[in-house]
Amino acid sequence: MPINLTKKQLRNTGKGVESFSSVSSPRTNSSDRRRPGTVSIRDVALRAGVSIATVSRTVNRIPTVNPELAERVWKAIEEVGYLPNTQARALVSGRSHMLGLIVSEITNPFFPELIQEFESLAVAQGYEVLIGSTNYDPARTESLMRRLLQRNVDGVAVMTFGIEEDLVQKLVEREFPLVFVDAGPDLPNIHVLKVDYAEGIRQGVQHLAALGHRSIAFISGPLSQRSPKARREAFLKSMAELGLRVPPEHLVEGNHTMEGGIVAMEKLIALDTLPTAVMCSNDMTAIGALHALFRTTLKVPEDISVVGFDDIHLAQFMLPPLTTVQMSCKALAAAAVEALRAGIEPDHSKARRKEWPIPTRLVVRQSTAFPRGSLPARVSAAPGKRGDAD
Amino acid sequence: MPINLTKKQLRNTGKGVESFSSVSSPRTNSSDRRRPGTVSIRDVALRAGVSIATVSRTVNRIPTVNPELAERVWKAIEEVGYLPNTQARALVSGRSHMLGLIVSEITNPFFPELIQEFESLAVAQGYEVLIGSTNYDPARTESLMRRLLQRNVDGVAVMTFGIEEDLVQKLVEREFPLVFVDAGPDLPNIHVLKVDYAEGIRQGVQHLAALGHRSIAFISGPLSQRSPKARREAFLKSMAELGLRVPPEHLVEGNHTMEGGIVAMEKLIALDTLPTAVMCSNDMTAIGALHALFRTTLKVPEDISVVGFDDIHLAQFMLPPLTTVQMSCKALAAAAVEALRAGIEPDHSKARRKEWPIPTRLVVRQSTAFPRGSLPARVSAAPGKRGDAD
DNA sequence: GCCCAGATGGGAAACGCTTTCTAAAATCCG
DNA sequence: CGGATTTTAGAAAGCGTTTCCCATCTGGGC
Repeated sequence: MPINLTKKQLRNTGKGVESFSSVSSPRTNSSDRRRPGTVSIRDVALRAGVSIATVSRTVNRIPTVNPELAERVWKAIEEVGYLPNTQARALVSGRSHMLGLIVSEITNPFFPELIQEFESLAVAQGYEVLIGSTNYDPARTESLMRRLLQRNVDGVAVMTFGIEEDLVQKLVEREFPLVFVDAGPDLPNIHVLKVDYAEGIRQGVQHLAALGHRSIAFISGPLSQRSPKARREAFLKSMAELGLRVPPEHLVEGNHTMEGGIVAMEKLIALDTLPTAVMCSNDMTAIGALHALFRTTLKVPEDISVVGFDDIHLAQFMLPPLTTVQMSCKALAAAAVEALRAGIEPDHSKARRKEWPIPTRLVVRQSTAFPRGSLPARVSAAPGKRGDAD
Repeated sequence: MPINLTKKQLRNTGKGVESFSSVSSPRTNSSDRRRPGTVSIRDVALRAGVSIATVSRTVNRIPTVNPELAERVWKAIEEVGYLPNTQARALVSGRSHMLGLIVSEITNPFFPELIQEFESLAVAQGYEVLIGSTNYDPARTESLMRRLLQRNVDGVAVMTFGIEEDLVQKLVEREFPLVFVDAGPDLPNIHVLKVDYAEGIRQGVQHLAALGHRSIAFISGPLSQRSPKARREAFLKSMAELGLRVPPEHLVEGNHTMEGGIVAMEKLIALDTLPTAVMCSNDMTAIGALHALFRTTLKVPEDISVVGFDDIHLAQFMLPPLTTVQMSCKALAAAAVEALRAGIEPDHSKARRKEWPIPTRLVVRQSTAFPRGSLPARVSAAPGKRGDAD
């Protein structure tokens, strides 16, 4: 064992390690087929004249190392430019410190905002994030999930809908930490972010009603998915609470994209009884609706009010600035990261919580106003040409 | 060493393993602190009654395995639900099959489009992507780079600007595959995507000039960065070619965000000599400019023409649809992935190329038109109140 | 002076895989 | 039919860490 000997010798030189300071290149180490320039814990150990165990302990700040020794090790680390290899760490510790984040559509501006929040929180906790966009394709979701598992992520936040049940089943058996939005099986280590659609949407409906609107349409998202359905339900419930009728032609299905919003709005415009206000299942839809309206002679908000959902950054820059229901992506991201940590780190404080409420609230901007022909205080009873549909 | 013995025994059971086939749960294996439900190559080997080496060879499709045996192994893999552990693979092979992608701002819609392209190409080649957004902060860039290195990514595409030179230097020593946009050191394994700003921007300027514009302003990006500077240079050059003067007050600096575009446009609006057309360094800036104009009585394109750069998806949905210079993010992503592969996979075909041209071209939509008071065929000499400033 | 704790650091196993080396079986050839 | 050659599969050596266990050293109490 010549290496061993060398090490012993090195150690016995004690403090005389400085004599090696002139050795500038760390690549003069043992191994063969390693990528050149890679520095391993062994190089540090050699340089500092200690064992790799000590280096490891120093790096992980385990208190049983002599401070003096530790300092020598840190110096050596600095000198050789050592970066611990995360893969090896993951292999031995069983934890990769990577989280998966699955979103439905990265090109929908809501998600980059969410991703950014999620990522910065995760990084602050020492996690890396693997991002996947499913584009609403269940097959993609599944292959994505498989890839994430193979990469040994410590947990996955599924910020989308329509995941295969049996895949979940498999993961559940492993007690694999998962986070869903809106709904998920009630099983150990499955956390659910419960978005309070009802509250925000009720605020929206009541805001419109208070302005004098009675005929309010709703452009939904793809109804094959849970969250869009939940949003529509919330709308219908709020309308019913106020005793407002929603004729079926005022419920049109979009697809949460701008194009979908345009098409849906055009359908509404073509109706005989144009609603005086439109609520949309998300902001992109609302933006599409604004565009469709802009191409006609109808003015927003004078002729028709529009309300969005999400409160993406873009919303406030619309013309007019969009009144919308805010679903804080900060809150969403924070809850997701916390929930995953709870599942991953055994002694994490909030480990027992299973459901995480996400509040929503209306943000009033300038895309909503009194319907034409009615004023707020003095309710002029005369219905305009597209007045009260009740 | 009782543990050691146990292991040896397990291994020595050798071929007599078929007797274990009835053991249905894969979690009855040796290890202690492994996450429950994790299946390793050893479980497959036990199940199939072969050595782990054979399983490995089967999985990697190495042709020296007896087809009959291979089939048995595949069956066992299926039965126990084996997924190779990527970390372990990476550790031994030295290649992680992960790529880093650094963008400047994930909330700028151009980048999600780019990310999506990049990711799908990378995945098709068997790579995972780690995404990082720098938000124009060099410190963030550096820590991001460090994180990526620690994760052992096989290469990084830096689709942003302002990376620390000395960090690059360190990587270059390792012959670490890197891709930059516009400019980068001419060193082995550093690839550069050369965007042909000149062509697209010239087309834009000539389009405006052909319509009769003589007074064209330019809203740039942050001039501390290379790419925005390059775009501005290209604009100035194209103007000079046509003999058109650009007064300094017609060159205003934005920051590649919508807010920046609004502020910049407001500066232009406040001028005595309003330009008849504005070119913008990117689409978000142009969108901001449109918004600023919309708040005034000025009409686009009747009173002022606006041209963007990037051709993000949103551009065609603007009101009016935005005339813009297209920089194909498909081309950008494809070149980046190819370049990285060239640096990573020794026998990759295009390994020798160092610079990758990215074409740009004008896409004419409806935000550009004749300047007020001038018509294309019959040039009415009478200048309007904000006519030709030349 | 001796024995026993209590620190503290090193040796070595283990994580799951790839790959080389080696040995056994199968094939060929004279 | 025996020896040489070719398949083919297993054993084992890592990859870069962490961590358990044990050895050494120090100091204190008798």
